[in-house]
Amino acid sequence: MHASTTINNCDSCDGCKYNCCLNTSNCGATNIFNGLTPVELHSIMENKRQIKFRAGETITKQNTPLTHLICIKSGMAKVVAEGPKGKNLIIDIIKDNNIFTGGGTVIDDSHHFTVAALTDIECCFIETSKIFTFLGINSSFAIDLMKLYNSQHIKMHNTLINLIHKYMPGRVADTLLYLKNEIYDSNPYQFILTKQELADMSGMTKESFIRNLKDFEDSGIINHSRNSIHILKEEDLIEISRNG
Amino acid sequence: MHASTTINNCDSCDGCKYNCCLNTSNCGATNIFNGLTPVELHSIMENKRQIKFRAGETITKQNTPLTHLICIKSGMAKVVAEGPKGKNLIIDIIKDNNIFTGGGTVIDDSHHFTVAALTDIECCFIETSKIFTFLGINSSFAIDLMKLYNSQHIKMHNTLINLIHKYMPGRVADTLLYLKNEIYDSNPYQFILTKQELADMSGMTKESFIRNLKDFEDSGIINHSRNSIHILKEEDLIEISRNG
DNA sequence: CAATATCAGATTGACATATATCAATTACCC
DNA sequence: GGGTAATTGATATATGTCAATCTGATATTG
Repeated sequence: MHASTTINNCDSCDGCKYNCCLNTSNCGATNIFNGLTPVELHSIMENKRQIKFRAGETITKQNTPLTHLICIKSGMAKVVAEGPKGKNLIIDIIKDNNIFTGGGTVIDDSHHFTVAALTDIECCFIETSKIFTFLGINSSFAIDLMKLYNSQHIKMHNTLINLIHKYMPGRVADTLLYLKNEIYDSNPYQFILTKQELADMSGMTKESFIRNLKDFEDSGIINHSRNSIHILKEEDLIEISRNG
Repeated sequence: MHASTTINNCDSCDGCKYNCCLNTSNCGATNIFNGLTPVELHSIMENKRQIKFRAGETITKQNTPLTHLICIKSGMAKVVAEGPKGKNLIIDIIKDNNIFTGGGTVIDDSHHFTVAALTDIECCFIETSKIFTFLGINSSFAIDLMKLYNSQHIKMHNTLINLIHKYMPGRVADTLLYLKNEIYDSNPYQFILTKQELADMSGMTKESFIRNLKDFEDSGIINHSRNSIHILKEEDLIEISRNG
């Protein structure tokens, strides 16, 4: 069903089978699997699939049926809203130990984005139908899932609102700060994304993104090279982000 | 606490007390109160407040604490994301029999938008703390609430993505079709919104909105006057919306 | 009751700015 | 050394801004 390179149901070992999903979290929300009883957990996990993708592969494609929830065990992926005429908007980067749900899981069973691997990825596919079974039985599980949806909603919503309300410098500043704070957690940081992808995160063309980077460099706010960014005046960048 | 004109706890009559909220729905999701037992329903509704607002009044203000869920009994309101520098983006219009929740209710207890009355409005304020009480007890209620969140999320998400991906003519087409199909359900339709508000729904200035309207009029796609729109070639408008 | 004043919103035009597009180079990695 | 991504410059397009005028609703006056 999905472009997969390896299917590896490590059935021999319960630890291996559950651990990766039990370690996942997202946006500060509790791990949704914590509220499950051992029996429920086993039922949900027993036929999950552990799948490897190579960098560049599509993990889920926009508008296809949403049948599985995805836990990322290792690697990094981009969440893309594909527009008409080939415009791509990257609305999120997901990493190790993130859970990804479409957002409309309960309602329309349809992927609203394409998720594509940026690095080689190991992840688990868990059937949403299994999950629904326990929503009606275990309400603390239902609440945790609701919290996960809520936090993903808020995060994405803020991203989109920022993209709409801000001019290019503000959007570039947001992208640079997001990478530093949320993804790489260091300064300077090396990134694996292309400038085209950074531009897609900022809702502009790569040429415009590069020109804005250059302006920041000329103002002494950052240093940058092909694949690294050094934020020199973070306060200034935050101010630019704030002013939009 | 909120700018209210009248507080009217019609305590004498249970029908009056519950009916308006029991009739609410949203985006096709089930009414969340249907899954409650009579006792639970009574507990949630017994100290709800029925409040009237006049056209123009602010019902909830962005960034204030989110403590209540709002059911609209009669009237129409706009949901606005306020940006820096006075830019306003109207992301939704809510009407009679709609439930409005912030979206981040479970997580950060904070209003992410301003809601303002477009007409005189009668609505109910229901404490979210009351609602949470029953999430852990009644899982069918929890599922219904999750569905409501999901459908609101998807709707808003599609709106924002459209705003980002499309050029002005596509956005204007979306607004005209949305008003016809979702709000007024007639063609031609009379609207109470100003051109500024229509522009705020389309993510552009009023001047740009008017110029686009005129282009549509010149192409014979619509007729319009001060406060009415007649869509003459709906297929063309849909095509413009689709092409972005 | 008609004539007029008033005011907010609607419209138009000229212009400024933000952003995209296209066509070269140039730099870097295998 | 060949290919992909990065960069730069020149230009086109999309959209916003500002100022002026127009329109229609309501209020005011005689």
